Amino acid sequence: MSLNKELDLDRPMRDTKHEAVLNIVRTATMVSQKGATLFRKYGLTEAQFNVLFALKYKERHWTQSDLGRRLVVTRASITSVLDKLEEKELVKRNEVVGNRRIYHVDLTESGRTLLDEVEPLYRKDIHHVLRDFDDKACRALIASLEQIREEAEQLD
Amino acid sequence: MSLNKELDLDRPMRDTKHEAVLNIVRTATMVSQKGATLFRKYGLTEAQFNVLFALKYKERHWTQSDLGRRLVVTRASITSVLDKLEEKELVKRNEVVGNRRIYHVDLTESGRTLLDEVEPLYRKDIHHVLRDFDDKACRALIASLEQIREEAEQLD
DNA sequence: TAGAAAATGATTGACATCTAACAGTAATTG
DNA sequence: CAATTACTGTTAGATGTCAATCATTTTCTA
Repeated sequence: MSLNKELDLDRPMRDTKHEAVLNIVRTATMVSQKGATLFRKYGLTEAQFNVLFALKYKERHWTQSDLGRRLVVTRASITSVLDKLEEKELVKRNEVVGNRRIYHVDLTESGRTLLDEVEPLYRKDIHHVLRDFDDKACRALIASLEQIREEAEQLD
Repeated sequence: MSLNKELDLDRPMRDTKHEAVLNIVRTATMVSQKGATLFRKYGLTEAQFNVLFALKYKERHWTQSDLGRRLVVTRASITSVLDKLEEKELVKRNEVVGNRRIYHVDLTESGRTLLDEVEPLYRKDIHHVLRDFDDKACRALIASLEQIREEAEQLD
């Protein structure tokens, strides 16, 4: 549905670029919320799932800062997310010999088990959401969004 | 930049649809953050700006629930955002005769003045971010995102 | 039409994330 | 090698979100 209808605006938006930006944000919010609903069934927040997911596919050691960079979250947030995940024994902070500032973070057995359960459902949702988009259409969308990020980067 | 590079992934993603979803979320996050940086210069959060903006363009009375619907935020969130805005005397909750449950929310003079100052800068940023997109390209992007929301709606 | 049930509007409390400031550690540099 | 600078992770305080709850209004029904 168009945003004008969806938001039941008193006047339609006249700024197409503004409308595009709002569409991006609103779509992301919606997709995130749907994800969060799925994750909650397994006792996970979106942030917690993202951490587990990232850890599953890494092929070298990752520190908390690495996680923050990959997930676009501040280090402060990573700390608290990892605290929760460690409470539930889904991940483990491992001390690193030779550098006492950092930890290497890894999935535990049960962390991997839980993720293996949730991930297929997550992927199923994603494929449903984009079922009308073939590979070419996906790539076109991705290219547009990359271009937008490129321009956004220059702000400030 | 592609997400694969941007995230410095150990392995490139092989799931184009997944990549598309991550691109949407990441682009939205980035655009929001850029907005937040601007708003903070004027002592506003993103949520607070959005409320002021919505109130400026309404043409009839809006309750807090109306605001929530338009901004896609829960009523609970609106309460605390309005509390902050009222503290700063940028908006006012007006009691409604005949229905003691609801308030009509309006900009104050200084609320309007502040918004009139910030809004042009906000629009300038948006137009910069989408400067490579002509009207047709914007509409194509919007159409794609609408389609995605349509499918996402069916989840749950 | 009175009374109960359902629906609606807003708030509260628990929790998650952010920014900023901090403490500890490592790297750089003169 | 001492002093400075940069980096990592944590904490504190503010804000925003959701689930549950309270208060009021509307709808239903006997």
